[in-house]
Amino acid sequence: MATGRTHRPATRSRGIPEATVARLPLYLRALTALSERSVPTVSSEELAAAAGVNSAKLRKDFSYLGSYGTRGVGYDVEYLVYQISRELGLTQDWPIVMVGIGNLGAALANYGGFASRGFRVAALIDADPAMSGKTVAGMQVQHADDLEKIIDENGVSIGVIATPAGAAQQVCDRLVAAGVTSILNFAPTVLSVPDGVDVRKVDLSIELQILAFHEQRKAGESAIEAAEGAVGVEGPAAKVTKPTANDRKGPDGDVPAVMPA
Amino acid sequence: MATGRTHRPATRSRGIPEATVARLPLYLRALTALSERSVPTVSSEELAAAAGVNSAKLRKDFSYLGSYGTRGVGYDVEYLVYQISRELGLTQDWPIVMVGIGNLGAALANYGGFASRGFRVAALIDADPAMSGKTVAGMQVQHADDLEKIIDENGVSIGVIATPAGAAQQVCDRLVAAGVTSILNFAPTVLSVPDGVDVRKVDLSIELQILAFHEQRKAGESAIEAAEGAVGVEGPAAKVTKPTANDRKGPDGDVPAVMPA
DNA sequence: CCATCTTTGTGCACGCGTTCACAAAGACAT
DNA sequence: ATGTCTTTGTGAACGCGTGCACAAAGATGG
Repeated sequence: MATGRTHRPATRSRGIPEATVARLPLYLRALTALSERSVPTVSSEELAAAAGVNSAKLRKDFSYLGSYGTRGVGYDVEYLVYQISRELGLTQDWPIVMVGIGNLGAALANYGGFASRGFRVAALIDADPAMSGKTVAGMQVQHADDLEKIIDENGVSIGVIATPAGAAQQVCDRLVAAGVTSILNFAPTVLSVPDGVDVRKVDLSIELQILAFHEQRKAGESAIEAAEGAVGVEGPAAKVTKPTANDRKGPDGDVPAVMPA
Repeated sequence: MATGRTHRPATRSRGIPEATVARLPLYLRALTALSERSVPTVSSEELAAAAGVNSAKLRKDFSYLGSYGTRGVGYDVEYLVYQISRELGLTQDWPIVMVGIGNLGAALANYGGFASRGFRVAALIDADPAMSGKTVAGMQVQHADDLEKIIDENGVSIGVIATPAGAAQQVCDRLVAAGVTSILNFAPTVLSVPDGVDVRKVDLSIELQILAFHEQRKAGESAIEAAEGAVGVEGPAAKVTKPTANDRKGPDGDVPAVMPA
């Protein structure tokens, strides 16, 4: 296995736990809202409520950054906004490229949440020649042929992939080869990247499936004896015509143990 | 007769860890791809590689579902597809409503990943009267006034919120009041919901900020690394270097104690 | 200056998730 | 049938994240 172990190595050499890093943007958003309302200070309790977390967790998170609070008073909002922004690296400008300007890509390009915080869409890239030159979100879409040049000229280190699944790995490889070291992947596929490259993925379908699981569980609790798998899915499910229930006792709706040959 | 498969459900199906549930869709996708290529069986090692996880983790995940593998052979692809689909509740139809048909909402409506797995977009809803009646993704957008009626008539229990942040909580409240018990939130805000309602959030801005953090760290470390010697970079084959990230002490002398008045 | 009150920062314990390592189970060849 | 080989399923150890509970720190009032 040459390219085997490529998952995020949990590089936590700088003491801040990954879970904390993931919450910092949440705190930052709540703090920004307070700042816009000119609130001078905020207690861990108030801020935690605004961010939807436990106050002890919030205090511990902040403790990784340093002692920025004042006992008996709370945290200075402006100061904390600055500290978190700096810690997250948002005090600098991050040019990003977006590859794959389909429905989703175009929506992302129009999404204001990017530009609002240090991120700047440097280029929109698509492989379809018909897209080249079209204007999306006020920018001209460029052809994928120029990907390497665009990344180099703009000093891009963060790429967003919104292509179909089939093209994602190829695009990813080119991005990485061109110098991109962080990738936000919207394509429903697992990307493999070399060490040192971070990948985060956003998968709409997966989120829905997780919700469906819990939804089913909730439904099953109220009506245990309700219908089982009504009509099956394709293929194998249809084969399960006769239960021939072996053992598998399933008070909660467990099903036939029909192992296809 | 009996094929001698006397597997015991040692663990209750209730007890599936959340982390495992979150990975099931990943396995399902990999298995579906194998199924389409008519691959009959797959080992935990192969499937784990395809899903981008550790093989031991995959086996443990599957063990929560039951003993569906055959030692010495692996897992029957079709059978496993069915079992995971059933566990996730994808063998039934899930009507969903999408509220907020802006750029993002429209893109989501067009996204094929929903319909592909048991999810059916029952209605597109927007508060803007100018949107009502417009056709998006082959459906007519309906006005928010009819939200409760739509949910009731279609038996919707899953809602997707893609409104601006300011409207999200209000929409959420109405969805919940109308009977929705699972919400996928794309609005950059913290939703508060009563017990029994599941909320998952997808926040594009947050994902980018997390990437920026790691990106900044990489940029800062490469400078230190150059002067100090390789740290954290994976060695050739043997573990020559001893991580022991215990002795990290303040190389963080860059904290300007500028407390704004 | 002292007492009191508020809120932070954190030591500690606990539970969950991950990973290792191996015995058990079954396929397959002889 | 017996032995060998492959792969699963899982016990156990470990590390991370979370939340409790409290001492320390500083503000505030008298």
